[in-house]
This record gives sequence, structure tokens and C-alpha cells, in this order.
Amino acid sequence: MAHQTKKENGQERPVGLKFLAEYLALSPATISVVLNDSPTAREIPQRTKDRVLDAARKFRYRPNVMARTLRQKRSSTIGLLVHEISEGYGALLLNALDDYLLQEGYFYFVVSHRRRPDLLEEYPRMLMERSVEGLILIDTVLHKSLPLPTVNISGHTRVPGVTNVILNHHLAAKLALQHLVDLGHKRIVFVKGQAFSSDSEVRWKAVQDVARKMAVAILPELTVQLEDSTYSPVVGYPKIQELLSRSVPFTAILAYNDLSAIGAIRAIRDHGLRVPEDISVVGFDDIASAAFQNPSLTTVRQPLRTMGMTAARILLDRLNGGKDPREVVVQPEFVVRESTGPAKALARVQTSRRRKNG
Amino acid sequence: MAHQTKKENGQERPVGLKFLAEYLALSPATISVVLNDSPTAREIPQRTKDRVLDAARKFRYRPNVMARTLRQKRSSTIGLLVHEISEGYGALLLNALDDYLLQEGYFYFVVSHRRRPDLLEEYPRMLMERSVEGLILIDTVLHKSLPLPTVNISGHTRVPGVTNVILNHHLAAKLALQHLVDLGHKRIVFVKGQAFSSDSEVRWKAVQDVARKMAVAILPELTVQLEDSTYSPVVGYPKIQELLSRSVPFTAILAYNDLSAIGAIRAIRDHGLRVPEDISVVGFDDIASAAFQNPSLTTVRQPLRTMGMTAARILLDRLNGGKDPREVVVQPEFVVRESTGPAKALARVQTSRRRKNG
DNA sequence: GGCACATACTAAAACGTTTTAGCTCGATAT
DNA sequence: ATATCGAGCTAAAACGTTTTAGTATGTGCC
Repeated sequence: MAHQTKKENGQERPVGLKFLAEYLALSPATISVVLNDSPTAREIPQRTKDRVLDAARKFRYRPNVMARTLRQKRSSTIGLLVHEISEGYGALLLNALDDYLLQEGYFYFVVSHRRRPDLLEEYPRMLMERSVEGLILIDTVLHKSLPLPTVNISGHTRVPGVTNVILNHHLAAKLALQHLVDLGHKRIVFVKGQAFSSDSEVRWKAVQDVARKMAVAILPELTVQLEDSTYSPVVGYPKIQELLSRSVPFTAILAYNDLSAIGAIRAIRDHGLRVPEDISVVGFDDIASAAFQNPSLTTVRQPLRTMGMTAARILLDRLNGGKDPREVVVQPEFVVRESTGPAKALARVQTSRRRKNG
Repeated sequence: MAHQTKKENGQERPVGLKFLAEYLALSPATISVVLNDSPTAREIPQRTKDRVLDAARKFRYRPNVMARTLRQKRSSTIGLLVHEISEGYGALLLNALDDYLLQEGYFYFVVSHRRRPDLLEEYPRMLMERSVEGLILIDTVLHKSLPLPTVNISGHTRVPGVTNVILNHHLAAKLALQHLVDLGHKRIVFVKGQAFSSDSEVRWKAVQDVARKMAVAILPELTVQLEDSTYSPVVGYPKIQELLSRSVPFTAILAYNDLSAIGAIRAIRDHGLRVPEDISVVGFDDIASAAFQNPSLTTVRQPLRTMGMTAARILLDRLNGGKDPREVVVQPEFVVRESTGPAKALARVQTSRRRKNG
């Protein structure tokens, strides 16, 4: 037999076009044409096509993607640039992206820049060397536009060539505040996000805006700013603790995210009060552990799955010649669980002052 | 000027070896040799080397990885095969892998097979088409060996050519049981993992083994088997609830993982009992939300970061000619938090029966 | 003047595809 | 008998590197 996949050298070289060509007494060009069903394939009779297809199947022919990419400049690969592979937020997005991209026949590299400016510079370049066709960023501030089609999830800077996929923070703020107001809360503590967090600023603006429209007071003494940078459940704990120990009266907390909500709940309990009987707490994100909490968290859910799917869809559309919107907005959802309840009449100073609205 | 990076066509073709060669009046071969510092480079005078290096820098030359890979059969890319990008467990491993691999100059594809046998077959092939040099699997049962160097994290099947990175389940069981025994617990509920979970069987064996050695009774009526497949906090809830409502007496639960521990705690509280005052609960894994729980979970920590790092190191070693161990064992760590406490004297039937050991 | 030897490179093949222009052959038309 | 045509293919270049065997040039030596 002249044509056996040569195992002799022990290394079993993968079957290539050349091998098939020899086997079928055709040229590599023909095989390629048939297998890709390219225009020329119309001039090839079915009989030959079948021979080719059969042989390809028989020898389990798999084209070499490197060679193909080198030739046609399409790699069906995209790059995911994240600040780190975190639990919660990031993982859910990755899951959705993975789903969509693989489904559509794209593979992806994941690269985490850990918020280091040098890596943020370098990695996109390295991804380009590897011929990725586009980039998806997650929670990453981007200052200059990249030389590839880009979608930025939770990106807020306007850079030519990049599409931002963002949450409707206005609606999010409205849902949360409305819920608290409906429950009769008036003295509400507002927690602002850390400066490095991509969403902090825009979310805070939205909260202020909505509060004004709903005539909810944002009191300076009831506003706290997160500073801790650690991904930990004690984020925000000290701030709330301080408020409680100073006996500043309030009946609810609108936290920046679920983590700080959890920290707040700890502080409240450690201070001898109950959630939600004494104080209601609203989180933000709906990370997985939000539902596992005790009490489980009432929170604004970011539709992470939708956001991931949307980002991937937009990028792929664009790679295939579609338009690139500046911005795509997705809608939040409000999840009522156990951490919120009716406002309790305040036992201290402020209680009477606003009795008229009760 | 004859040599400017041609922007004329609007597309600014990236600078290649050819361009530099022309610019320097040298051959591409020379440039390549100098830039890669290959053996031949010793015969090139420093002066020329400098000219080359300068030009490369000046024009920001970046080699095309596809072309290089095609030639040398080394892609510096590996494939990560996971069952899904989950929160907790998976995310922490990915984080560690990302860290190590990027540091060492490797990029990686992530591919999730969602436990579908067809994808499990297909994806390794597709990764090979893309010239990955090796594979790392996470929590994936592997039946046949793959045609690439492979490391399986939490893999328990013995397949030639794959290295398993596993936890010392024996020690894990010992730590957990010892802790409970030290606190005076005797009637302990044991929770077995779902059949599809990669670790279920071996962990259960370890628990049985250790219990025997420590003379701790594993009573059939105090043994429950998880069945729910959902990644949710109510895993195990019904089983514990049933035990409680049947008034089977026990003072502690050794859960299969943190999730089922959380489910158990819910059930206990809903039944009007307290954790840990009435019943102690020990988890397993130390997922992020374990520390955020209320009460926070006492648990056996899997050193996920170490496991990821180890897996990556072993694979890279092997790609560079190192040996491939069958198996590498990492050690667990026991984390005492709030969900465990001294055993309470049982108020029911069994209380007196074993008084002698108290 | 011829030979050996070192120095400083280069030519060309190879990697595995895709693509386009064109070739060959037989059949039909003139 | 020759021109025309279509059907069925193929040659060869191209993609951007790496690698190996080799060439050209100069220098020193007898």
C-alpha cells in the first residue's frame, strides 16, 4: 500500500492536503477548493467531490488553522481583555461570552491585565501578533483607541472604533429607590463606589439624578464613599459601623454593590440591630452569593449574561461588515429578597422632624 | 524616501521581515537570525546586529506568530478545557492559571464543554488544529488519552500521558473530622456528593477510611446523598430538612461542599435551630462566599491557587522536555470560622446511649 | 600565485494552506 | 481540418517566518 498514514517515524504526522492529493491523484488545490466549497468548486463534478470528501473523512483530515490564517488573514479568534478573572461579575460574563463565541465558531484568548498600565499597552499588541480579529474588554478603562474592532463591557469612555455595552444605570437607580420609598424609607444611606471602579461615577450620577426627581434627600452625613480596594466582604464595614456608632439615624442603605451590602449587613448585626427589621439593605449586581446570604439580598441585577451575549454579537456582526454602534444599553432587573422590609419608625432625633410625610 | 511604512493604501500593512530587509539592504534571513539570536548570530558582527535591532525598534517590528508557528511547530499556546466557567471553584483556578501562563509567555484558549460528550470529543481536536502545545483540564472526566501533553486538575482516571493534580482527600477528611471530634461531636451527618462530580467518589472513600480509623461512626440513617444538579444554595436542603423533621438526632454535619453546607444551614434555621449552637456545619472548598456567610463557614480549603499554579508548571515543564508525573497531590487547609462549635448534649433518644465517651 | 581559513552574510526550501489565472482535453461547430 | 468552447482540473504564487547549507570576499601564509 503506497498510502498509509505514516506511523513509521513514531510521530504520525497529521494528514495534510498534500497527502490527500497524492492519495487521490489530484492536486492540493482541488482538494482545498472542494473542501471549502469555494467558487471554483462549481466546476468540479459531484463524483470527484465525493471522492475528496470521502478521503478527507477516512483520513480524518483537519486543516491547519495557522496556515490558513496566514493565507487568508482570518483567524476566527478574538481576544478577551479583563482586569482579572474574578468570581461573580467577571465569571458570569465570561460564561456568556464563551457560550456565544464558541457557538459561532470563534475561539478566544483570555488575558488579564491586573490594571497594570504596561500590560494594558502590551497585551493588545501581543493579541494582534496572534492574529485576533477583535477585542472584548471587561470593566477596563480605555484611553486610546485600539487598532482592532473593540467592544468594551461597562466602558464609559468614548473612543473612536469602540462600542460600549452599558447598563441603564438610571433605571437601576430608579428601581432601587422606588422600592425603598414604597417601603416608607426616608433616611437612606448612600454608598458610593471606589474611584477605580469603572461604573462608580456614572452610577452615582444616576442615583443623584433619580433621587432629585423622586424628591428623596441625599444627605451628606448619610453618604459614604468606599475606599478599600480588596475584593472582600468587609468592604464598607467600617464606614457603616462608624455611622451606627455615631447614632446617626437611618432606616435603609443603598449599597454600591452586593459586596458592600454584605459588609454593611455584618456591621449592622454586629451593632446589635436586625436586617431588615431595623434597617433595610439593597445591593447591586446580584452576584451568586447574593441569593445565598442570610438574609438573602434584595438587589439590582445586572443582566450579565445578556451583556456578554450582546457584546459578542456586536463584535461578530462588525467583523462581518456590520455597523458599530457607539453604545448599547441593557436593562437591569430588580430582585426583591429578604434584606429589605418596611421602614421602622425611627427612635431618635430625626423621627418627629419628618412625621408630616409619613 | 524609499522606506516609509506604507500608509498609502489606508491599511498600513504591518512591518515584516521583508520590509526591514529591504530597508537595511540585508536579507530576511539575517534579520531573523539576529532577532532570534539563533546560533548563526555569532557570526554576525555587533555593528550589524545593532543596525538590525535599531531598525526593528524604529519600525515597531512584531513577528507574525502564525507564520512562526507554522514553521517551528511551537505556538506557545495551550488549551484550557473546563466544563463551564463557573463562579468560585473554576474562576479561582482560571485566575491562577492565567497568572502563571502569561508570566511564562504562554497564551491560552478557554473552551467549555458543558459536559457534552460530543464537545468533549471535538474540542481537543479543534484546539490541536489551532496548534496548542498542551491541555489543562478542570474537573473533567477523561476516558481516552489525548494526543497532547495533558494535565487534569481533579482528575481521577488513570490515562497514559496525563498527569492528575489532586487534593489530598485523606488529609482533608481527617482535618474536618478531627475538628468535629475535638468539639465533642459524635452523631455526625455525612453528605455524599453528586455522582457527576469528579471528586465525589474519592472524597467519600477518604471520609469512610478516616472515620474508621478515628472510630467515628458513619450511620446509614445519618448519611445523605446529593442529587440536585443545579449550582444553587438549596442543594441538600430537602435532605437535611427531612432528617430534622423526622427528629433524627445529630449535632453536626459534614457537607460535601460549601454550597450544600449553606443549604444545610438554611434548613436548620428554617427548622428553628441555630448554627452552631444547636448544630455545627463544616463545608468544603472555601468558595468566596463561604467567608461572607452568616454565620461564616468553617470549611476545608482547597488550595485552588496552588493547584492551578502546579498544573501549569507541570505542563510547561513537560513541554520543555521534563518528566510527566502520574499524579501530584496538594494539601488542604482547614479554616475554622463561625459555623462550628462545641457539641450540645442531645435532648433525645440517643443522648444517653453513648454517655460513656463524653 | 595558490591555498587555507575565517568572516559576514544569503539563497532557497520549508511549513500547510488558499487563490487565481490558465492549461489540457475532448466534443461540437464550421 | 481547424477553430471554439466548456468541463475539469492544476501550477504557481502567496502568506511571513525559520533554518541549513552554502557563497563571496578578504586575509595571511608558504
